[in-house]
Amino acid sequence: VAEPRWLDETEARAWRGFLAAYRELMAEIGGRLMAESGLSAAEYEVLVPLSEAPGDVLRARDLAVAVGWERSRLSHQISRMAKRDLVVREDCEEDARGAMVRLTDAGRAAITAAAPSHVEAVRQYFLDALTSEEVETLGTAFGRLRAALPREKGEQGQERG
Amino acid sequence: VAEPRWLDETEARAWRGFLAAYRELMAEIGGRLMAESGLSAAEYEVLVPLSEAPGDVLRARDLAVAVGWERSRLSHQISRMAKRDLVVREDCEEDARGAMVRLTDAGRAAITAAAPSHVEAVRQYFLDALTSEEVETLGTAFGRLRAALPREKGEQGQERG
DNA sequence: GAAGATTGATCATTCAATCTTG
DNA sequence: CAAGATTGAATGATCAATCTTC
Repeated sequence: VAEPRWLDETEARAWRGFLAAYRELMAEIGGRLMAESGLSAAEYEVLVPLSEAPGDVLRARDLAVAVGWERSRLSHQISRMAKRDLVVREDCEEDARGAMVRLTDAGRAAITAAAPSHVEAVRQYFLDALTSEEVETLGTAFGRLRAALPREKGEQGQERG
Repeated sequence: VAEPRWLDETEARAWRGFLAAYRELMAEIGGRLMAESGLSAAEYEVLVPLSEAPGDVLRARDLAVAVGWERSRLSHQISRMAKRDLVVREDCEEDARGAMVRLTDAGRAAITAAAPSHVEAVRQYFLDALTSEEVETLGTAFGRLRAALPREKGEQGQERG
């Protein structure tokens, strides 16, 4: 192979800064979430799409897509959250293979209690540190970047090298 | 408490895009790294600062800072990597409490073999998806954001609420 | 046979001690 | 007693079956 093109200073700053910013933000915001609401970041992530879903119910398959996880991880997570009474599993009417995940009253209460201070933390550590131009740019850039990523399933159009 | 200021569409797009971009990028780039080099993302992260250190050695404490991990996590990781012969532990001359972590020849070979295609993947999925203005902006914005985060240790200047 | 989902084993990370030295 | 580091237990995530239904 030919000598690779290493990252220059600006490129390295963007890439390493992105990785470090994620790590440090999650530590700060996730720690705050746990301290103030008793919810882990994973629990919060699951509760959000459920609380936004019509009827407070989603199919496990769709919930997995919403949070961007694999089926297996979601299943384990749901089991733990069901034990904590945040969600319940139900049968799926339309498709007997499927499983529905429903927000409980306790789950609704938990996300309702957690959301304000969590949003506040996202403002304080993420949005308030950025200019409005930067917020705009991040949305645009990450949207384009994600659209360019190869789809993980059922795609044959990916060339190597 | 007063009604919180929820995120508007642009703000939510930036925040959720940031989270999703990290998740999807790590899945793609990390999976590629493992497939092509047999190294996990964590192993790669540890090997980089070691390979850049003078003499291929770092104190565990400094290595922990370099990768942004807690001591405990690094210690477990080093144990696993020592078992794979990528690094070795050594005594610290200056301070008998300390431990040194040294890159082995096999570790040097592993990072040397892995780096080119990894950098290529970072280019393909991250840098090439962004304009040069966006790369510049990301570096600046994340740098400022990280500087504004509360330091985790030995700081008393943090107010609550 | 493929999609949806779950389970158990393995591996990784976190958390609370513990130990040694400064 | 604080700093540096390690350990073991508990929690969380990944991977390879497995099971059921389409």
